[in-house]
Amino acid sequence: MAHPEIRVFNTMQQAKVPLTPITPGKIGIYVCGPTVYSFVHIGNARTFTSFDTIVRYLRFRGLEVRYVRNYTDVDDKIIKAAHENGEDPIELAARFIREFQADAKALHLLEPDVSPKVSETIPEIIAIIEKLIARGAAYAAGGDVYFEVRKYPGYLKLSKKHLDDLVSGAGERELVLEAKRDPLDFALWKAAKPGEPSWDSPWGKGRPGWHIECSAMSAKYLGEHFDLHGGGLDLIFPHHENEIAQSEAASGKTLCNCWMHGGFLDLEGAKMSKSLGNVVRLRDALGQVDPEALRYFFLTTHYRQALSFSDKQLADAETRMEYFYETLRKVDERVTGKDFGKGAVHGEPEKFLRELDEAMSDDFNFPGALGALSGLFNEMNQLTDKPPVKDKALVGRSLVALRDVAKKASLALGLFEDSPQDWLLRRRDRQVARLGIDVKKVDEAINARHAARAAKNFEEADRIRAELKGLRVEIMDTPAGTTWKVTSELSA
RNA sequence: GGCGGCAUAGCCAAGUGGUAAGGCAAGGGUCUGCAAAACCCUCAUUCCCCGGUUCGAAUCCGGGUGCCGCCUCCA
Repeated sequence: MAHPEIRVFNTMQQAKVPLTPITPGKIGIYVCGPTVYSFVHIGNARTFTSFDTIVRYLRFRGLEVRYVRNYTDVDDKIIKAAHENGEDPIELAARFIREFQADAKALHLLEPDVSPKVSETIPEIIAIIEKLIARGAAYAAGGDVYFEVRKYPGYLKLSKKHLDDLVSGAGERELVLEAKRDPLDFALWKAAKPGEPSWDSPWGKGRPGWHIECSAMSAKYLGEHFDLHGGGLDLIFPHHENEIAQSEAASGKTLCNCWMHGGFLDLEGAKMSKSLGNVVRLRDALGQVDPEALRYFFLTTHYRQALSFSDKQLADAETRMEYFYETLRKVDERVTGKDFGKGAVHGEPEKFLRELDEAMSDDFNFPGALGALSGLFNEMNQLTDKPPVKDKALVGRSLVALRDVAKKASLALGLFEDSPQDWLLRRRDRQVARLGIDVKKVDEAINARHAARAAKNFEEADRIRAELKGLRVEIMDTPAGTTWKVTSELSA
């Protein structure tokens, strides 16, 4: 299958550019991971899901992707949080790394190929800082080391800001630090204070500043020049700007070919952030909604666009996932263990994959890809319920082909990773638990209704149906017997 | 103040010059003893407003209005 060219929006150029791997067939991507001082929130989850999907799609395209996502486990906020509850900072960080991994697993995020930690990259960090000092880009001052912003000509090329605006716009910010030559210079290395984690260095005991760790870790695992670098919008300045300055001043090379930034997840119209306190933890969300429904919800909006967290849209997402899984279940039932022989198939199953591919190749158009899924699943349902052709073998072959396409789409998007049966039952269990439905009573009622129907007592059968409906239980008579589901909470 | 983004149906959301994808909701129909599910049909002469360019604009240009973000820790 001939694929369309992949084009990616590059923040540096503020335009979509063709993705041309530095090494043909391979992609190195670095995504700024969490600072592990507490549980991640659903805004973090959205960004990580976006890049997770991007990595999956690139692999779907046959590219060999090396995916690096770090843990920032040495940081002011970690130290502060640790002091507040009398915990060792490194241990607190390790604890929240484990929590993050549990959340990531629950959300079906891919394990990155490398997940480096700052605490395990100290020698490399020191080496870069030494190099920067040797090159005259940085200077040591009383146990601290600072990057000298005005000596690096490319500073602010990513964020399109201007040095003088930064100074005048600084407001109440404490820009002036005696040791700095310029208020805008930023710390590469901070002299140790009592009670802080610290490491020996040529400048005495201390720890890395924010930013430098990413320069060191990306260079260590992807080299000094790699393909893609991702993170949330808010990292453009200062984090990525400073990363570029450090890395490029040290190596003399372009850090990465393309800078990608994910949009925010808003909560009631306002940006969600830990510092504002208006956060929904990923863990709590996962307790309420199916992980793939959450993922589907994330994918309903383009990754660079703002997304508003909404219960209504989340419920829609789950409804939609139910449709997908119900369809897959039906198709599996029809097709599993059967041989339909070889030959032609109805329609053009690959068309939907091509549509998905076209959408995703154009700067990872998630909603466009979801649109392709609609056609695919509609076709599957048509063939199972209202086949437009009589030839049963032909229908069977077509369903197999469509299911194959769905599997490939699943690989590219990270959806439908469960078995349909499991997913549907798990969803029902979750709803049953939430609503406190008595499953035994439901079964008894269904049996009673069955008896009434057998006796053609439809009045009684309908009464039972209505009674269950009042409990948000919907009865479904199928050729295979009577099953039931919980009705949607919003439409109930 | 500097920089950037967004405004498309009741709701969500693609689409960046060629005559408005998709989803949810809603209404009608097929199927069903009745339902559910599924399928079919309907649902924006119009894309925040005002000008302009063009044979042609939701898409480009100019000017407004509104919302949001970054410039300070933040995905």
